[in-house]
Amino acid sequence: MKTKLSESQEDYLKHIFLLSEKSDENVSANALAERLKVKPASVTNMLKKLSELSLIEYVPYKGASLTSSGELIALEVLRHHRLLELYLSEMMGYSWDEVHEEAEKLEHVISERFEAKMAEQLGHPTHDPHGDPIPDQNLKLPSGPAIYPITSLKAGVTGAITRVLTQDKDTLNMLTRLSLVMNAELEIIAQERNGVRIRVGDERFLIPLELASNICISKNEFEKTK
Amino acid sequence: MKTKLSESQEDYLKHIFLLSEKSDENVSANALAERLKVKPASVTNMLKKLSELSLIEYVPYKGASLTSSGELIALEVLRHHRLLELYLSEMMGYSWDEVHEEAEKLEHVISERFEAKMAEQLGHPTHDPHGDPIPDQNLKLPSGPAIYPITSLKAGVTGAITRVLTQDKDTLNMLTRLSLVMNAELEIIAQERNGVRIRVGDERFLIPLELASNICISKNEFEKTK
DNA sequence: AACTATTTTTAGCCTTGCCTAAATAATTTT
DNA sequence: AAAATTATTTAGGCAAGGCTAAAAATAGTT
Ligand SMILES: [Mn+2]
Ligand SMILES: [Mn+2]
Ligand SMILES: [Mn+2]
Ligand SMILES: [Mn+2]
Repeated sequence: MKTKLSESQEDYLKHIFLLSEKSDENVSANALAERLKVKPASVTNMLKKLSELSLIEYVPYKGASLTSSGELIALEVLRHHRLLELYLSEMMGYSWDEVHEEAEKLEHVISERFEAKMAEQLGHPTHDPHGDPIPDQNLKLPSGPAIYPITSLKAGVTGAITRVLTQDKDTLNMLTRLSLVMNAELEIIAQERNGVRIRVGDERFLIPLELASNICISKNEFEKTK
Repeated sequence: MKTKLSESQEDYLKHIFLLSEKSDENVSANALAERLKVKPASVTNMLKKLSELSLIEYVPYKGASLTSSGELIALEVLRHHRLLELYLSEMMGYSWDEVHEEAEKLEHVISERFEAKMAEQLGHPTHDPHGDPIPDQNLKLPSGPAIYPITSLKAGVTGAITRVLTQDKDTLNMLTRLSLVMNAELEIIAQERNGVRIRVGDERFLIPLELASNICISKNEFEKTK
């Protein structure tokens, strides 16, 4: 790994990693194009270059996957991103719907010194403001307690929100208004065709399916032992 | 001022500003090329573009100067840079020889929100770790007490270091080793052909001319009233 | 005033990362 | 299995921001 990568290259690797995490299969040019807001032809171009650099394995028409050195770079960028999000949130008074945008640009620009200083000041945290895991200094992802999207849980289950799988500003803002914030306690009232009915404090909501699938909780103790 | 400028464009404007500050004349292509570590031909190219955008006034063979809108952008970048330097120094434990490099990249990337948060946390400071003035929210440069390069002062004058006109890492590190840091008290012992002889605490140094011309002090009270 | 040396500009090229349009491969439907 | 649809790649271009080499303007010297 000789020369520093461009911002674009880093973003390609990061998003290949994130897409691989979800689907487990090779990442398609189309999926990447959509994520990166770029045309598929541009993706093909870049995949060839990254493949040339041995950062991905790329078989034309079959999609791409990270090599181990590509994965390290993706994890490094991810560590920057998530540390930045938490730093902005904890040390600079940003709310969780504001951090992503700023971190998206800063992640490519900060030094290793800056990364280390943030980690130190934050007490080497394991999760960002959305509950996303932060790779440690050795780029190992932390293994936390099991978490479940609320779409997958039975009525009666209670737990605290520990991860939200969206970075969309307006969605996050909406969740805040509904008190659906990190660590908020909620109860599954019922799974229905149009969504998940839940209780948060005294309030009840019917969360549309697509949104609900992005909200994850860790189940409460007495539930777990059952 | 429609669309956001590129990092390069911002750096050109910033350095045109800084060079204008020193010499008062139009900034030459050569001087800019040297500053920006770029060939003069590249500078000519960019000057034409910036001129097209009405950010500079450019007469071929005569150099360039900022228009008022160009100057505003330069001051904005400068504010970012100097706030960042101070933030890194005060809040993140960087030393004054480390801040410049990091700020150089971050200055183009942070949001106005980030700028405002830094200013707030730092108590709306007026000077960065090298004593360089920080433009305020309205991009006005603060007017401080008079400062003098130690090359311009008579023997016997004492004062505190209030500005250092270099960003060179190794030079700054050297100054630190000599206790020639911000606010350090020093006395001019003599102006000599090879430099300025000074006293700092119990120590005496002969500071080479070129270095000495970058060290500025504000004279002590009893000197001023004399 | 004529040379000489230095600056600056012009012209042409390169790389990066994106685009569109057209061609080709893969997948799905009938 | 053929046809139709969708996904992907190829080919050709474009804008930014560098570069080199050559031409032209300016400044300095005799
Ligand atoms: Mn990014
Ligand atoms: Mn996040
Ligand atoms: Mn810069
Ligand atoms: Mn400074």
